[in-house]
Amino acid sequence: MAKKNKTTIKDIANVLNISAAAVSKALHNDSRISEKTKKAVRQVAQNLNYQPNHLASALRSGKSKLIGVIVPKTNSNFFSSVIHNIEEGLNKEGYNIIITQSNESYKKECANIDALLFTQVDGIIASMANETVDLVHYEKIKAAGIPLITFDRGENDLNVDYIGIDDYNSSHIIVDHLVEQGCKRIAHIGGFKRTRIYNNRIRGYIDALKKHNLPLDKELLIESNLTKEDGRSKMQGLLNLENRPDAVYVAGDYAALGVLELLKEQNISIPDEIALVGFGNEPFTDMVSPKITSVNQHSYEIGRIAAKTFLEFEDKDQLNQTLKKNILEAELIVRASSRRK
Amino acid sequence: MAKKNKTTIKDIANVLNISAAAVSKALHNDSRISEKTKKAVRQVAQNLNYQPNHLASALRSGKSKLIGVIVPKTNSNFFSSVIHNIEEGLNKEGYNIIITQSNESYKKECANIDALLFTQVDGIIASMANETVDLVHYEKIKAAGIPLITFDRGENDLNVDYIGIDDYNSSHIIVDHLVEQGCKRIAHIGGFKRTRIYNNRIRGYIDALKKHNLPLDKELLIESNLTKEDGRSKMQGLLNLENRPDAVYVAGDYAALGVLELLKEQNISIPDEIALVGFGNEPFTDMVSPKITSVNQHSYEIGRIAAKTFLEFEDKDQLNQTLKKNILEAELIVRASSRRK
DNA sequence: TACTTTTGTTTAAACGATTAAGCAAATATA
DNA sequence: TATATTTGCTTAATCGTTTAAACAAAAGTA
Repeated sequence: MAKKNKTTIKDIANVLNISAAAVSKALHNDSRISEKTKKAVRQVAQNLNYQPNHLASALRSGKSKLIGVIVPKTNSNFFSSVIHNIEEGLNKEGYNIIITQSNESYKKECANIDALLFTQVDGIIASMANETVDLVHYEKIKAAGIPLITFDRGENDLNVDYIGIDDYNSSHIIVDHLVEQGCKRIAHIGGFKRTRIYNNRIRGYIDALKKHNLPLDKELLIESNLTKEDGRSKMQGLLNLENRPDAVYVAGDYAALGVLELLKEQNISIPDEIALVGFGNEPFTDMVSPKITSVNQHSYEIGRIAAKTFLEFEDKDQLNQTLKKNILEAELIVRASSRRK
Repeated sequence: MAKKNKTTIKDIANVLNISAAAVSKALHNDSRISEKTKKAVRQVAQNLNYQPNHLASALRSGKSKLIGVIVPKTNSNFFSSVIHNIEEGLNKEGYNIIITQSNESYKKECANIDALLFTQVDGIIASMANETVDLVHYEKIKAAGIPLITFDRGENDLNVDYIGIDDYNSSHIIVDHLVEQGCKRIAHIGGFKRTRIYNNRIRGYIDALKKHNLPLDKELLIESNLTKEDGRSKMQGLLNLENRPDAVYVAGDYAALGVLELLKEQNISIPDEIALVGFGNEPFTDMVSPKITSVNQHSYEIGRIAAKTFLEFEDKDQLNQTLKKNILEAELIVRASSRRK
């Protein structure tokens, strides 16, 4: 079998002895084409199994109807759910999405952006890698004149739309909850300070302690890459303190899992000796024992709003992006790991 | 800021007072273009920040350099890892991939195929949804004249390349292991019989029992959709039997997790009362307690081979797809949930 | 010197669809 | 009846790139 040569509007035109332009218009339901011709064209198109050549129309119109999505990783429930909802919002309007993962690597993120721009995507929706500090590659997107929308992990300096939960306030909700459970020495294993969302969680943690008149103990505030392994080792550090914490708020569920494992191995009772709160509401928080209290990040809403935000840009013919933040209220899912009462 | 008008080869040609064709050839390092001109063109291209218009070259050459990937879901470690390795193999050759997820839905899978064909992908690498039984939508891909490569969940009837592990033999390895641990009544919570891989696992289970002279008890062979919830409920069914099993081999890790939870809730000791084996080696199998014995599906190799298989087709100008199976040996990762000795 | 080959470029067509402009025929209006 | 408008189509240009064919100039060969 030789590689297929597909039917084009020209083929349809030949069959009906009309011009290709007429076929194109008929297929687009142009008012200046007679019903009779339209019907005939549609019939022949179906018979010949005509599939429009997207590259040609994209070239002509300057719109590829493709949206690039960049996430740190797809094998997290949060990101895969956001993607799903972005897709749903955009498919309806005839857009398809190209998913790429940075694997938390700055270099891969640059490569992804290059690849997406090369593919002539009409816009990019991105959440930044942990490694990412400088933004020149993101500036490329703005220079290309297509909309850039960030979510979860963004940067104010980019001056583009951002959708995410209120990380600062999330910390307040968590600390409020732990205080209510009777905790007095609350540790925080946080993410990298330079990443905006983790920085906000840290600030929230500090301010919430203040609010409750709890002293801020520098020993209890720890920076981590939030992997499971690092969660373990940072928790071990906390256990080595003379004055151990009675609660740990971990800024990521994977790290919280490492903490859980270590505490169980050392027969430290959760939540009575040490209460535990994670972040992200990954499915496994509900699978381990005890189940881990965590924060729901509203992946559904984030995906939906990201898609909507992009579509709003497409309606305008001026691209004038500014910093617009769409902050959602996070929801604390209280489970056994922190429920003392 | 108005939407950007990008530099084209024409712009470069104008600057240098040569033809666009010469620019194109210079950029492609054509032997008939002088070194002097090439150098000048490259310089100007850089100065003007020239980015080739992929749509135009794709239209002209008939190759989009885009590969579609269809997976049931991305939030499984197996699929996300396969995708990662497909990407790695194809990026090297200048291809980008479009990831789509079917969410195990037949309808979504059809929509995905339509979208990918519409986008003029040069090939499709797919793993089928659980719901999928008929194959007309996959025949569309073959009709479009582009290569189709299947992995993990394929169908012989499609007569295309397939890459996956040896499911039949995996069951043998698992049953061998359980027998060696002293288990005598081994239950199997399997997937849907109509899905090839699950069917193979069931056949392997039956034949392995025979090999060890163990009777096949119909009550111990159960069909499931392999979600965590269904794992629980099917396990409850097994516990209700007069003559309970002393081992359960579950064809999916999520369902195995449900089983684990239920057994723990009912204070049934694992592995002494009931040994447990899962399938897929999802990260959480190593996170729960006791850790779940599972099967590593070699996502790395599967992705790598899938990419390689596609690239081989691109070298030929005849597309002559036949059923070619690339079967990998699975690896059993023995953990606490089945280690009695 | 006269011819052939090589080199370096240009011209023009093509990929498939879209669309502004043009035009003839049919219909409506005065 | 004469003119204006509407209808239904065609022509031709266009999107940005690639590439076969053409061609002039330079270099090589006899």
